[in-house]
Amino acid sequence: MASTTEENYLKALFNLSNSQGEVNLSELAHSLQVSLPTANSMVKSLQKSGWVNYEKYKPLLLTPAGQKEAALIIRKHRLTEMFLVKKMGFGWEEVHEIAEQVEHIHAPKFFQRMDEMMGFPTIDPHGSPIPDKLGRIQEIHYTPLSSCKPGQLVQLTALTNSSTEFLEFLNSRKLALGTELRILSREAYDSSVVVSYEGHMNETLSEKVSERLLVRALE
Amino acid sequence: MASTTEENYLKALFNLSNSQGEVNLSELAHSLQVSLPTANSMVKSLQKSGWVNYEKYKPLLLTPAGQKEAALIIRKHRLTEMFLVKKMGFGWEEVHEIAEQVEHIHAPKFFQRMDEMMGFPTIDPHGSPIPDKLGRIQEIHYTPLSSCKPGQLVQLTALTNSSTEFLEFLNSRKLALGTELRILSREAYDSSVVVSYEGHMNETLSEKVSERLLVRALE
DNA sequence: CAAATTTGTTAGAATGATCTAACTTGTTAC
DNA sequence: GTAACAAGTTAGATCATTCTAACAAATTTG
Ligand SMILES: [Mn+2]
Ligand SMILES: [Mn+2]
Ligand SMILES: [Mn+2]
Ligand SMILES: [Mn+2]
Repeated sequence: MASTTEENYLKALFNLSNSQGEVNLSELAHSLQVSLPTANSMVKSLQKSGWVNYEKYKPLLLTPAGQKEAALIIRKHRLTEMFLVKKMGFGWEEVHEIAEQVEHIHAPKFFQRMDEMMGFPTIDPHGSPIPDKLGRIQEIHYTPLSSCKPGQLVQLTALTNSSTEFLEFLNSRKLALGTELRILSREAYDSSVVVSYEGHMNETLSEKVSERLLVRALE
Repeated sequence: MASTTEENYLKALFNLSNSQGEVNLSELAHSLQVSLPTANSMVKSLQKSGWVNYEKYKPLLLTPAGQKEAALIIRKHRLTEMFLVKKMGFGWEEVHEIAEQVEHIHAPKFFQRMDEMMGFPTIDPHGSPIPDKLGRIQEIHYTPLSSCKPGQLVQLTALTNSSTEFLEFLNSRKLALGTELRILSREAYDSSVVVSYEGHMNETLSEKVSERLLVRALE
């Protein structure tokens, strides 16, 4: 059984993997805030457990077993975040840190009950999909707000970044998942986008913000 | 900050301490299922952190700081158990193992919300008191059923043992906290007690059982 | 009280997770 | 295509947590 440390490595590998499923050691080390040799030695040990394919100087690859293991931890993380928001009244900006700890609890019944109480949700409070019990993830392809056309009506459905600071920024502008946005214009110079939505007639969103907002076209 | 391991040692020391607050190393080692040298070395390290008073060959003593630390972990444990029963529908026999893990989560807001959602309970699902936010425990003195007199009407209010097996035994007899029991007789030979309660006219409880049931006299 | 038993201690080792320093391999930029 | 730089590896150490084996102190028992 994976230790808490190993589980955090698996999760990081999963989240960092590119289209070919590859991860660089430095990205892994940076993401977990450990030194390169630390990450290197842990990767070797994950290989011994059959979760990572590792060859000297080559990019890291999760094995299918490693992918499943990671997805099941991410499942616990996202179920927890949703439970904290839907059943315990937390804000979406408060739940990640707590879920980071709760995800390591070994108690299938606990997460099963959360799931049941919420009616088996498929997305977390930030719009990310919740892997199923077998570790399968439904891939969703949303459009970044930054690549939408003026005039379009869209609905905010997910985020590419869920840092507390970003979520607090969205709170301050009353932007939440489900908010319907009309794209009024786009500034060519700095790629900022002007939108209107309930209670906000002329809100300017910087490129940094609009590329982190994933939307679904409504019209 | 205490590690999970240290927290479990503090909790064990707290729970094992006798009327003078003393604990023997062997009891500690046995209770945590570690060897004597392991417990010995951990106790020395807890002393360095200021949580234990330790002198060679003397019984162990928690310092006031250690007592508070322990009580606050026990608070998280018992709040969690109550939350699992009251808000998530678990049986009292299912919650200890989960709480044993959840108690180590560092997220004051999380336990604060549990507390609020339950209306600030003062006992856990097994009748044990929940320490307050300052680590103070309200001492309650209940009577074991084994020392009650025939004829008495009493109410089951707590347990001295909360093992899954014992709780499942109580479930099988439909005995729960709050159950009112009439003591019909007591067998001098083996100290067993015969009681009646809703749906059970003549239930014989062995000494082993009746000394683990804590009651409050109703008449 | 002395022997037997229980309880506690020390020494020495292993494992997991981490670090810094030094080195090697791979990649990028003239 | 070499020099500079980035990325990855190895060596060697530390700290936490655990163990077994050997020994010492304290307690119980006849
Ligand atoms: Mn999260
Ligand atoms: Mn985590
Ligand atoms: Mn418990
Ligand atoms: Mn615990």
